[in-house]
Formats: sequence, C-alpha cells, structure tokens
Amino acid sequence: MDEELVSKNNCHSNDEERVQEWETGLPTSSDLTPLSHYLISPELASAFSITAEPFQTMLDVNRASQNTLSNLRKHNSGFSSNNFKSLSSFMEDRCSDPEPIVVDVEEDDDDDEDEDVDLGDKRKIQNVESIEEADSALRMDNLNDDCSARALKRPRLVWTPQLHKRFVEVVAHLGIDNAVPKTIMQLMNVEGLTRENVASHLQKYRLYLKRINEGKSSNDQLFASTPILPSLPEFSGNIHQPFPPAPVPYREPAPQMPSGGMPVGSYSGFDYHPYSMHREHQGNWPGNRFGSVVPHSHVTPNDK
DNA sequence: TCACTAATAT
DNA sequence: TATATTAGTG
Repeated sequence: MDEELVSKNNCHSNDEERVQEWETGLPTSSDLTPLSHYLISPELASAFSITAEPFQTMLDVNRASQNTLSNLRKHNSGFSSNNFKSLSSFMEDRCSDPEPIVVDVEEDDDDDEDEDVDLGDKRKIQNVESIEEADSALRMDNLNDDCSARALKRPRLVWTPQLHKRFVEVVAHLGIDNAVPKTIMQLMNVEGLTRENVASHLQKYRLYLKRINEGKSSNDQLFASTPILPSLPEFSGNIHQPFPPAPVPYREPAPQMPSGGMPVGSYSGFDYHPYSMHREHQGNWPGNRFGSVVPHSHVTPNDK
C-alpha cells in the first residue's frame, strides 16, 4: 500500500515537472498569432463556403477569458494556484500588448509608440471596434480596468485628402466665419466623424490659412493638395444656399481583404480604419462619387 | 449645459 | 507632426 502511495506521489511530482516543462515551452504572447489574424485566405474561405466568425475584439477575448477563469475558480477542478498565476500573467501580457491597434505586416524596426497609427503602406490597422460597439460596450459593467478602456478607445482619425477636401468644401461653403466645428461636422456628413475631430482639424486649418495669408509658405502636403477655396475671412460663404450633395454619409468602401486584413462579415465602415481609403480608392470625392456607400438616413451619429 | 477656441498632451 | 484632449470662456 505504501509502495503504491510512493509511486503515486512520484507520479504526481513527475506530472508536475512535466507540466512545468510544458509551461516553459509555451510561446509567449508575442509569439502567438494575433487573434485578428485569419488563418485562411478569403479566397479559400469563399471557395469552401466558410463564414468568418464574428470578429473578436480584445474586450471579447478578455471577457471570455475572465469567464473561463471564474468558472474554473468556481469549480476548483484541480486547477492549482500556479496555473492561475500563469494564466493571469498571460492575460496581463495580452492586455499590455500594443498589438491590437496596429499590426505590422512586415518587420517593425523602431516604432515604439504603441497607439500611433502609421499610414505607411506596410501597415494594416486591424481590430478597432466600431464606434457604436465601443459606445455600447462602454456602458457595460465590469469595464473599468485600463485594459478594457484601452481596447475601447476610439481610433485615431486620419484626415485623408478626400476627407480634407470635403472639409475644405464645407468650410468654403460656410465661409470661414460661419465655419464652426458642429456645422462643419453636420455638413460633411461623414459617419463617425465627431465635433472634436473637426474642431481639431479646423484649428490646424486656420493656422494654415493664417500662414498663407501672411505670405508664408506651408509644406503641409495635405493642405497643399487641396486648392484654397474661398475660405478666407473676407469670404462670407453661401450659407443660405444648400450645400452640394452629401446625400449619404461617407463610409469606407468594402474592404479589399489584403493579406491579414479584416473579415468581410465584421466590417462596418468604421471598424478598423475610420476614413482612410486604400490608396487605389483615393481621389473619388465627393458627391455621387463616394464609391460603395451604404445609404443612410441620418446626418451624423453625433447629432445632439 | 453646450459649443467654441487656444493651449497642451499624446 | 498629426490628432486628441483639456481648460477657459461665452
């Protein structure tokens, strides 16, 4: 009987060693394939009628993980505290991992600004939730920790030439005096665009105009790419005339699914990059040349 | 309370 | 440098 016990104990310690061995051999979070990465190409998926799972955000994943952990705790089914520790630290690693916002398709040299969005061709923005999802999620309980807050952070707006052109047209229409963030935002009719976005851009635009008026040059490529419409102070705008067509809010055209891109099913215009278009789509602004725009009746989600 | 703007932070 | 956020103000 004792022998049996000893052998059992040995067996147990062997098991523990093996578990430890196994644990040390586990990949770190940075070694793992990002959750946002799809293992099969869209062509393959389509060929075999495979529908993509609903897109999982860090929030979803963390919530699921927390559920799993609490279930395990509840049932206490042979899950040692060490195991918990490992899992918890893994979770923390995932949480502090800057990867969710921007994923490098190619090797990343020196970029350490974890939330900066680089528009370089080599980068693809992958898993930022839609504004609606983020906002509703914000109302959910249990989301007060930094990790969740970070996952929900509204993506940084990139003012593409198209978007800026639209902006300039609206400002020109209003006249610089009447061009205030809220009005601009409404006339621009861009889904997801906030007053804050516009205010910030307007601030920069005014500085640009000031420079130009003072006869100074500006090497701002974005602003230089758009002709200066009559948006100077002496121009009061055509505010009483209807602004030319923004029949529907602008939304990002359907994704082209580049390698490592987003699943078709999860895309909703704002999901992974608010406005910037793929390069080949640029230059199709505005009016009825929105491209594949989803009709929409409201003006903007930010109407108050 | 809301919106605007300038200043400041990231 | 571009954009977001904050603080002061009307």
